[in-house]
This record gives sequence, C-alpha cells and structure tokens, in this order.
Amino acid sequence: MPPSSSESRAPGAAFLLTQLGTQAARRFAERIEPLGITPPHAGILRLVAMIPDCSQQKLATRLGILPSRMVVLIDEMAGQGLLDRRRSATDRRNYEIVLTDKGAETLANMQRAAAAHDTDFLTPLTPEEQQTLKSLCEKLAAHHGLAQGVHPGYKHL
Amino acid sequence: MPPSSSESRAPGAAFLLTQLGTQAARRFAERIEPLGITPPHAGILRLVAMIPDCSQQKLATRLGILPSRMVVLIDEMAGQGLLDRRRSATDRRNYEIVLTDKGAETLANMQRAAAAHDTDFLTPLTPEEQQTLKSLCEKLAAHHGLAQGVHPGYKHL
DNA sequence: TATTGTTATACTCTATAACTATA
DNA sequence: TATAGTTATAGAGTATAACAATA
Repeated sequence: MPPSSSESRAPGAAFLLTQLGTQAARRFAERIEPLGITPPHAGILRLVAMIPDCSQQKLATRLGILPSRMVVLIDEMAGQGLLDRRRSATDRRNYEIVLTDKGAETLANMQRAAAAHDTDFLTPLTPEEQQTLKSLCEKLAAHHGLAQGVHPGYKHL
Repeated sequence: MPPSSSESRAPGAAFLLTQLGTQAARRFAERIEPLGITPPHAGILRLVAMIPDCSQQKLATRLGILPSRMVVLIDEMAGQGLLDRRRSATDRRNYEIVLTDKGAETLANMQRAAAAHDTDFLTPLTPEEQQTLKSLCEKLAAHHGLAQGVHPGYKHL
C-alpha cells in the first residue's frame, strides 16, 4: 500500500513528466523571446536548416502545423528577414524556403539558448544523474515513437 | 566535442522532457475523454475533493485558470452533475463548490485512468528504471517549485 | 471601498473549407 | 484531376475590463 493521506496522492512519473515538460517548454519560450521568435518559429528554423529548399507543406507536415497556419508563420519570419521564399524552378507551385544570413545567425543564437536552457533546467541534478535521466528519457521517447528533435506540441491531436 | 552531423543535433534532456511531457499530457487527455471530462476538469475534480467547500476564486488561483474561465468550467461540470454550487452562509458573495456522488465516482474513475496511464506510459522501462526516473523527476520538480499534483499547463505565463 | 462571481470583448491558435495557380 | 499555397471563417483558450451583488 503506497503512502497516502486522505487529502492528497503522490503523483506518478507520467504526471511528473507532464509537469516538468510544460515547465521546460515555458522556460525555453522565455529564453528565445529576446531573439524575437516563438517556439514554432524555432522549430521551423531548425528544420529549414536541416532540409534545404524545403516546401512549406513538408515543413507543416513534419512539425504538425496546419498549412494555413504555416503561411502566417513563414510570413512573419520572412518579414523579419530570417528566411526567403523562392519559387521552385522545377515545380512553380511550391516554394523553396531558404535561410538568410540573419536566419542562420538567429538559429545559432537559438541553439545557444537551448544549450543554456538545458544546463540550467538540469542543474539541480549531478552530472551522473543528468546522464541517467537523459538515457531513460531517450529510451522512453524511442518507444513512444517521438521524432528526433521535433517538438510534438504543435500537433493537431 | 559532442557527436553531431551537419544535419541534426541530438536533443538535450530538457527538450526530451518537453517532448515526453507533451505526449504524456495528450495521452492522459485521451484516457479521460470517455469519462466526459478534459484535463482542466480533472484538475478541478481533484482539487475540489482535496479542499471541501472551496470558492471558485481559490480553485482558479490554485490551478492558474482565470476566474472568467473558471465560471465556464464550473458551469459545464455542474451541468454534468459532477458538482454543486452552494452559496456560503457566512459570506454570500462566494460559492462553496462541492462534489456530488457522481462527481466522486468520476474522480475515482479518473484516478484509475491516471494510474493505468502511468503504468502504460512507463512500460518501456524496467521497474528499477521507472523508480530511478521518478526519483530524478521528483528532485527536479522540487527544485523548480512545482506544486504537488497541480498541472502547470493552465497557467497564464 | 474591496471582493466574488459574472459578462463582454479582443486576440491567438486550431481546424475546415474554399479559392488560385500551377501541374 | 490533383497539389502548393493562400484566404476566409468558425471554434477553443487566454487575457483584460467592467459590472452586479455582497461585504
């Protein structure tokens, strides 16, 4: 019988993961706010760097963002000068989204922010504990089919 | 120098926590959907059981939900017969929110769903790994000031 | 005057459908 | 006809202000 009072129950690990994940996402959003971008922008930046000349639809599918929403996000980022829309030469229906120099710079700043965020968030744990946590999370993520480096928070389910 | 390709980076533990936390929250929402309730409803149910005769404002503050939103949520739950609004005898401005029999039954079903969710979500790990993960998450949650059993996902920051 | 609950309103994000231009 | 991008629109959720009843 687990220890319990009549008034509260100790939360399980899944609930703790929900709490921590929400908190981590919130802190990351605060970290990148000074860069003028939001978490969806950050996801797009990283994916555009990974997949050069990617179409908007592919980006939308990979990130779980609706195409109609992607239009707005790309508009915002193009307006900030972070990326350019170029019509594909082979199929002029779709665009090839490319990083500008400023976009690449913002990506680098975002990755530095992510690294600092990671360090700070895990600082209560010893280096050994951090490694253990990471390994266990990787094992869980693999079994749950989570894509490498793609935030599932933009999905429509 | 960490292992990396030119195309991708291994995500840090904080990012993994965000992924897993989002996924866990989504699965929990799916689990309780057959009970006719959403995650905010679940949070209210648990808090109402913990704090009898609680006012709407106290519930809103504890859960990080705006008072104006709390009105709608309590309306929905009262409409389902899960709880009742009773005017306080001592201060007739505020209500005392009380669980009905059906509300208590739904709470019990929700707690069973949470336990099953926890078991399923952690099933890729061995019992020892599960205990280790839970301990590390508890340590992190304590250092980050996360309230016992209160989902931070309803907060306005 | 301050507080509880409530309503009204605006803004964002999600979701669907319809439109355009290309193929 | 099918697809990429876009626009329009409706529905949640978040946030702020203002209001009525009560203290």
